[in-house]
Amino acid sequence: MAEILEKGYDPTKVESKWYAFWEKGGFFHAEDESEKPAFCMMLPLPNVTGTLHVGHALTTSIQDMITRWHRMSGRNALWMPGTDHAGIATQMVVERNLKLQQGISRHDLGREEFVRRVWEWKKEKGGIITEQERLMGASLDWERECFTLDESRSRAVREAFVRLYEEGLMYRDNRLINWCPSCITALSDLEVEHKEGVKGELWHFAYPLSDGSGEIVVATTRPETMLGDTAVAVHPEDERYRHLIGKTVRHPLLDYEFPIVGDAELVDPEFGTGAVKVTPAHDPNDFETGKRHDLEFINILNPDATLNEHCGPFAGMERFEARRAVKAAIAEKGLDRGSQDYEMSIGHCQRCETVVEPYISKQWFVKMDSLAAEAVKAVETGETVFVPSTWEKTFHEWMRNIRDWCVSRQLWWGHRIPAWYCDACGHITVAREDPDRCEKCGSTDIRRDEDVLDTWFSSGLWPFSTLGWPEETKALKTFYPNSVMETGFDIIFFWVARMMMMGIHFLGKSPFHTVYLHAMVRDHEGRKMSKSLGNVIDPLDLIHGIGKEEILEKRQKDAEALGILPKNVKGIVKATKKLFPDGIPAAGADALRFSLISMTGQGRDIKLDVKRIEGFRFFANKIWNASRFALMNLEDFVPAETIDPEAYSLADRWILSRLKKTVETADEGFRNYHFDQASMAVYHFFWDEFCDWYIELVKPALYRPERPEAKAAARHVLVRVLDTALRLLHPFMPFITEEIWQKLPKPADAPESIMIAPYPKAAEFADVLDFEPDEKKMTLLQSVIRSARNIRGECGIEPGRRIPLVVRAADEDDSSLLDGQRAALTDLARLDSLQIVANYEKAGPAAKGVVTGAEIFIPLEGLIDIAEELARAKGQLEKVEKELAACEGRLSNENFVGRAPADVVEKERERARDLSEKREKLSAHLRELEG
RNA sequence: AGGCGGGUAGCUCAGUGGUUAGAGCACCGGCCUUACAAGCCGGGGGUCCACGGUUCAAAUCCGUGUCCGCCUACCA
Repeated sequence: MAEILEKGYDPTKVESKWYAFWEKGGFFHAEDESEKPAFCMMLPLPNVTGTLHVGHALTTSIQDMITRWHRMSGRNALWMPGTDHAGIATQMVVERNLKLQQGISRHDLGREEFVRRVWEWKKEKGGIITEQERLMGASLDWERECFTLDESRSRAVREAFVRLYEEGLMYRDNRLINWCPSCITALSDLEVEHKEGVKGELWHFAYPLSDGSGEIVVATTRPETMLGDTAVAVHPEDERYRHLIGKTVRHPLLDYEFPIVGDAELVDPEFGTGAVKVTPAHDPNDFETGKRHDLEFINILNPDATLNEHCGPFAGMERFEARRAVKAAIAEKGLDRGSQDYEMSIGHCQRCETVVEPYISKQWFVKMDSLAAEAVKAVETGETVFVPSTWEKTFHEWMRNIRDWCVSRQLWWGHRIPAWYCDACGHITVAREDPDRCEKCGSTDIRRDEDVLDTWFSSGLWPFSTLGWPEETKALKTFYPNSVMETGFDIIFFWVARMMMMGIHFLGKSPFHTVYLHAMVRDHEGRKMSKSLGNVIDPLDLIHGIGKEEILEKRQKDAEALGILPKNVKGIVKATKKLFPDGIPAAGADALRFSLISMTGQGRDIKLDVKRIEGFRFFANKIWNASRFALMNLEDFVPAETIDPEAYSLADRWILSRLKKTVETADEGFRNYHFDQASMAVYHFFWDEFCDWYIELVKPALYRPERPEAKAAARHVLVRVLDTALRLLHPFMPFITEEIWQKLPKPADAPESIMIAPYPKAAEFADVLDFEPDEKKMTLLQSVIRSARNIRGECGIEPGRRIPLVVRAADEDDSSLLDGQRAALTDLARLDSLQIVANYEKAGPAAKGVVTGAEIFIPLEGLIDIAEELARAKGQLEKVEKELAACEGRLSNENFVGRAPADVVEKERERARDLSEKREKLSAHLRELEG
């Protein structure tokens, strides 16, 4: 006995209900460590940094969808949550808050207290993530995961560090690195964002030669660095300067001399004056030059980028202030040689946007060449493939040019570097367990490295550190490597590449077979979602909806919690008000998922428009209502084992044939990671074919059947199509499909949940293989109905008014076909009389429609104005004539007829015949109307 | 500087050689027709960035240019 769905679909109610059921039923916790799953992926849960946005919802949706598809397709499939540590962003938020609310820095608090506060902050934020994950269909006890992983994860990090050190791949060196003076830490190359087109000036000034014989003019965009200059370089073959090589110049502000050197590598004689000031301690090129010429390295900066004691009178100045001061001092000495506007790119800290400085300091590095080579090999051999494959090129590009990775950070929150320094002998002890003495000289006077590791170092271990590595755990054996890694392409280098390098290095296998990279979710203007722009959309707001007042309040609170400056908070609120003047309507998790997935086909950006999600919210509603219709008509329905194919109507056969094709398309879409195609195929099948045509066509058979078998067959097909469609839709819209599917009449041995019901496959449709010709028959029926509706619409006949219709079919078969569809024609075109004739003896003027295979007539009497009909028919004739002309043009082209494939030519001929027939009929019709 | 992606309806995007280029939203006209007005029926709207080439046939393939976006990069 079918249970009827209630009127009005409420996603919130449905979604929370089924989430609870799945969790209780243990459907999410299928991890069986004894058996290697056919498909497995791990879900990286977002770090708790507050950067919660639709991108996370996209990742979760895709991941959950893929897993559901696999599982329904009979594969043992699962995905597991795995959290990583929050990195630099977390502590920056805490640090900003400290500064803003208490006016203190982390250094005022001390390491221990600061770390404690970061931890507190993380705990507080945990709840948000949990709810989001749940609604996207995820499964986990997030907090349990987050707070128990710390110890084991740390162990893995330490093991990895020590091994790399022992293998000589982890080393410590004094080098020029990227330094953020605001975060007061080193950064890796990837953490520096180069902003292009920054306006600046190229400033020229002169160094006087020591012997007083003249001067040499150099150019710079960073005047203050001249305080650390230790050479001037010229091209060795440059006639202008060759004679100066070997001479010295005198520093005009600080009292020292340095040489003029010849360096073909550094100097481009065409650029500027052809002479380059060399600041080995503050410029990467100059650093190399300094090493080549054995120059002095003078560090002029303190860690906070104020000038240090090497700068004489400028000591203590802030760097940009010093820039002005240096220029003024040089001008005063009469050495200023003017400047020109200059555009350049300047490196900024990815997190705080401060201009980074090249800075000499001692840091830990990971040697990349061998690790990178292995990862490249994995991709070349196909051990790991990228989807879409275009990313492989990008991946290789980066891997080939990779430089050693600076992994130490002068921060406090993170995995601390396991290295101890001995002051007595200078030896470095790197160990798995905390040592109490120097391993070389035995001195107990050792101190641990203060620094922590780059977040991405531990993240790079994620695919196996979450599984218990370095222990040979069962989980590790079972679940490593994963099937698919699903993430955004923005972290392909940060994360994906590093996971691959680390995984291959430590476990000998790439951590996943497939890397599926999805597009980035951006706002409706295509901007990156960013808290400082106020355009971040919280997926929960899309799911539950949010009022216009609430959203402003929420944004303000969020911004404040993140330590954003008050004036910027104001801007965020303003932007929010403009973007969401009416708040956001509730769409439900199903609609959100469906829209995100349907947009995955887009190249690199998904411009998220709330309007689009609303469209899919309507789709969910459509599913609900269509199901309501079906269930209302399935009372007392007992699923029959078999149905006599003779009992099927044209509509039945047609919809089954269409359904079969949709199943094939969906299957293909899933296999090829074309989720947009799969989802849209089902969408159009459901709405355009099932709802708009089949349901309308089946009504006569249900309400006033001519034969009982027809009704039985119709109900059988109705339930079959709906059941199949729901299973097709389930990976895209898990909640609503479960709710409806549960109420469907099913055999007693049906699975407990749709999520373990089989995913539809073409083999289910062996019985409808020969239904395909019915699609063509259906096309005739549809075009007759459309044509009648078109005439009604264009001639302004009220939809409620029933009209007479005469149809003249092209041949006997079509005629009897249409005769068998009287009920459908009468209902869908709203007729009061229907004549199907071989020859129409008109009693008076009639409106006429011409379709392939039939002519239809609506007697004008009292319905249509002759002038209107004349205009309408003329328009149609024009269209047909235009097409015919193009068609005949092609056919009269010898080259086309001679060279195009025979079937294409034949098609064209057929079309020409059809069109000229139409033209004849329409012209005759016009003549009649006119005459 | 190099690499990559894109330019299709008012907006957001599908469409990798073959009828008349599609969808959603927006728009216009008409309907509360017993699943659904969160809906139904009908309609208007495009020089597929530009130019050139290949081809019987180009939005689609090739070349050049142009605009936009992203990524990578040590030009003072």
